[in-house]
Amino acid sequence: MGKKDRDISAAELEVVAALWEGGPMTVREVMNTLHGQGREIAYTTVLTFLARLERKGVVVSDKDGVAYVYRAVVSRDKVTRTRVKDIVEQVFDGSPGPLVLHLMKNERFTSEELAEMRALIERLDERGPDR
Amino acid sequence: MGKKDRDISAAELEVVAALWEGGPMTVREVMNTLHGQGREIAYTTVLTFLARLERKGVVVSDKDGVAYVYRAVVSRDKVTRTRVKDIVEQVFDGSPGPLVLHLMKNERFTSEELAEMRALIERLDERGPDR
DNA sequence: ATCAACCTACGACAACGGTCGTAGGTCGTC
DNA sequence: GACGACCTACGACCGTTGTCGTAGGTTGAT
Repeated sequence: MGKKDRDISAAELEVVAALWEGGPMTVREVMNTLHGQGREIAYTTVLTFLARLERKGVVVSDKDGVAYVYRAVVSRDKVTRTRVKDIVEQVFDGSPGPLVLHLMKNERFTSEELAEMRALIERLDERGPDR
Repeated sequence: MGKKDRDISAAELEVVAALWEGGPMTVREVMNTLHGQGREIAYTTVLTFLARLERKGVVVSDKDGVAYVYRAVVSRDKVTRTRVKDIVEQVFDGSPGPLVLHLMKNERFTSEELAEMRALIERLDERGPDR
């Protein structure tokens, strides 16, 4: 294994995200979830994505009566980490510091988020920059 | 205009990054730059990417004697912002706060970076969370 | 029995992405 | 004036992505 979850495409990600959110679901349920999010997509398209995701080892399916129920087996957090790592590689030359600074300079945060950031910085500071 | 720079592919990004780094260059110079980074790539492949980037409006070329010199016309910062925005949409549901927290929890930073973060948080705090 | 409503399987297809090869010019040097 | 070293133009190829359509099986209700 290694870069198995890296090649989840954008559209496939929407599908597996529905499973992360709503738990194991049939094709139709996934489709309805996406429709509820304003995402127009045909039944068979969802089916195709789920099949491809299964081939990639991202989801598994169990037959329940007539239909298959799909379940994510790769965690959202794992995929998130891979995605973030990729972008850090691509546009920040591999070091995450500049990305954090970039975000702080360009984005807005709630005071709760700011408080948490401050707390995290304190802890990181105590522990020291390395290791 | 709008999402013009969004569709720079990963491999194309390497090429335009060479131009951001080293300034205007010929195809051969770009190729040599990439080779210097350990990136094996054929001359014509670089040529293809530059042609595609030009079609996308990311670079322009001027004939200088025998060869064309390519120059980036979309700034690194612009592309960076778009990329970051995309990933925030895709895996953090559109809000940048969780991404910052994610990075702080999962990554290491130099003390310079930490200092700058602290300074930025102070300023954001004073200004308040909203615009 | 038959009909509508489901379900899966399979395949199609166009656009994009990554990668070159080849053909055909130009130009400095022997 | 032929050769090697460049340069561009053009097109090819194969895998992936996004998007379905159609064919064919099950099943509950009429």
